[in-house]
Amino acid sequence: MSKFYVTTPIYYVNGAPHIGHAYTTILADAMARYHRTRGDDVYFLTGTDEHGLKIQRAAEQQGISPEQMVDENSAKFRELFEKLELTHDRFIRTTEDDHRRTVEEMVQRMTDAGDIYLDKYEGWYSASDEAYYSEDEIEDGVAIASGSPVEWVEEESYFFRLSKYEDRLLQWYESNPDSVAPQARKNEVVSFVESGLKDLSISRTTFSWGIPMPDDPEHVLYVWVDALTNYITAVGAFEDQQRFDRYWPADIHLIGKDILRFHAVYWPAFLMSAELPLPQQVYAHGWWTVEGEKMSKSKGNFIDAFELADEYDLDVLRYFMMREMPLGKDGNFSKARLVERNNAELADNVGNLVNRTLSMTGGFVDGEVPSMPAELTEEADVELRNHCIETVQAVDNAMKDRQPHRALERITALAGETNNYIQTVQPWALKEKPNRQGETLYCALEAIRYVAVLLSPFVPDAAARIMDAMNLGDELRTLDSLQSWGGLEAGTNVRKPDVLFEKLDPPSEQEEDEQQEEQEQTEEADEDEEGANLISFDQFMEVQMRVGEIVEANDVEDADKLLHLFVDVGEDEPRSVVAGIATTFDPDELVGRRVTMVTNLQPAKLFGIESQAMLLAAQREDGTYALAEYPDDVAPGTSVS
RNA sequence: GGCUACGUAGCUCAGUCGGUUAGAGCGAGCGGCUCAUAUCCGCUAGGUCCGGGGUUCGAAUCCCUGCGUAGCCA
Repeated sequence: MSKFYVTTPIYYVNGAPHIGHAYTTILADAMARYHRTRGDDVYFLTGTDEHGLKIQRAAEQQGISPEQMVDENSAKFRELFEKLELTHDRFIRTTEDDHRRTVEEMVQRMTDAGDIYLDKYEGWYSASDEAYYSEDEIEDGVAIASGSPVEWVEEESYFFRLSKYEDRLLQWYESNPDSVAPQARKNEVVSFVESGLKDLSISRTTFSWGIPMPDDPEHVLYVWVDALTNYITAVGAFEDQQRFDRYWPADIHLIGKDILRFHAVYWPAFLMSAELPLPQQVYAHGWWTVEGEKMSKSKGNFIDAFELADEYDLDVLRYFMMREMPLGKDGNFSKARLVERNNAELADNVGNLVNRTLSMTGGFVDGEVPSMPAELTEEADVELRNHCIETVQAVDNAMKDRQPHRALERITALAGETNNYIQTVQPWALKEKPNRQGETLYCALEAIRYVAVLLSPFVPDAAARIMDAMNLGDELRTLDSLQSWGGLEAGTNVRKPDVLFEKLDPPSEQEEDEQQEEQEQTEEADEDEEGANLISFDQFMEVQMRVGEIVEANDVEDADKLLHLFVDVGEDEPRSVVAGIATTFDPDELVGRRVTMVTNLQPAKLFGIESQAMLLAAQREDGTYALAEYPDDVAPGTSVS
């Protein structure tokens, strides 16, 4: 029996869980479940990272102890994972005792290896970012990247001799092609290490909420030695050798791409120093955008994970996340897309297949699984069986390649092939040939068993409902039972399950419009943030400007700032234009002047008068206006650009 | 600015070592079936494989270059 050890990052407990937390952990869950179905000895770890200055500060601000704060916040993650029905074997917390002991031992080993020394850290430090900046990363006393204030700090700190491991790391990447994935991320890591590694500061004296440095409790360990070590704590490092040997090294550390360097550079170096085996693979997955927009704190478009779990069926959510986003790439969380996939791939394809087949089984053969064809002679039967067998292999390959989206693609394709089979053999037209009718139903049912078993790691609830409806014993729910065709036993009583996948309404146009609007607003906000507020050339070209000759000008009754103009912009009729320049110009002095007009603006009504264009003018500091004018040899209607 | 990817149908993407007529799903149009959740099956339309140059008997694929997008670094 092989083993499979999968980890998620431990999540920092300074905020509410969002879609990203849900995604990583669901992904790990699907992998864990897949390997369990395969019969592997699986260990699936997730948890929370609970130390550090930010937590200490936040607790102080709320007037509670850090312990209380992390208890509350960590609980949110545990509740979420429970709500998502995840099957982790342990939810680890960095504040737990066995973790502290493991970290202490880890530091001891690194010290014994001569890799830890005391020195001074100097630099520009931002307390709110918990980060040091170099001279050229700051300006006017603030960090350019984050805008938070920095101060010059000299701090005693323990350092890890990261520089010593440069060559060994490069060698590891080279001789283990899968060590860091996807390939693009690995390139990044390699080029980072090749550019030279500096020793790493691993302790702080500026806060106390953390694991103290053994033998020097003035110092607490800074995040990485503490956090990363959780991966070995959970499998019994230094305490339960047998268990540790069983599960370590991890088969896959699933991480977000933001923490790649810590997992692909620091962590292996720590392990080398402590003389422990290195993980098989560090896999950096991508980010979700939301309706095409990056999620960010400033935009406030974070999707709260609890809301997500409330809004969608768990199976559908899992299916969508894993089907839509190839592992390692970014994906877009779009409601329209989710509905599309749910309706087309789950409801119409899989759901209806199960429904129609079990319905025929109920109606034609009293809900009893007919006997299997003694020998598969019909071409359609043979083909279907072959597809089933091939799909098992293809799914396994896809999972080995870390491509769950391909696995799902293959599984729904098998459901499609089974629909095709039914259409071809037409069991409903075989009333006169009960034998053949039974055979076709058997083949379809057995194919459905393949689909259900293969789907079970991804959509566990719906898959279980199919298998329950087919009255399958545990031994018929394993990948092993799919190795050879024909496991389904004749005579088993089957029934039609309730609707497996509810069809969803696509988002209405109104909803989409609202989303569109929100998007535009956030885009505008982005531009403001960047301060540039630049538009593209294409956007500029959308504005149509022409030279216009003012042919008539009148005051507007009851509006002392407005004038009603008629402007010749080279068309048959002059345009009616309302312009807010009455404080500067008398109507008489305007007639005959050639000015700049925007001619493709949406018409608007002002004081009951339709304005069909806009006149461009600059406002002086004293509030008066100056017109953008042209000499007489520029004809009305001439385009301005 | 340096490095690394990527750019293929309306949309999302596959395309192995350079090898027949560039594919799939969704969407669109047409036809068929009736067991079924208004489902299922079939057919059709839709391509400057980002532009330009080169290598080759042959290029979506390899090389150079330009443009665009993303990521990492400075």
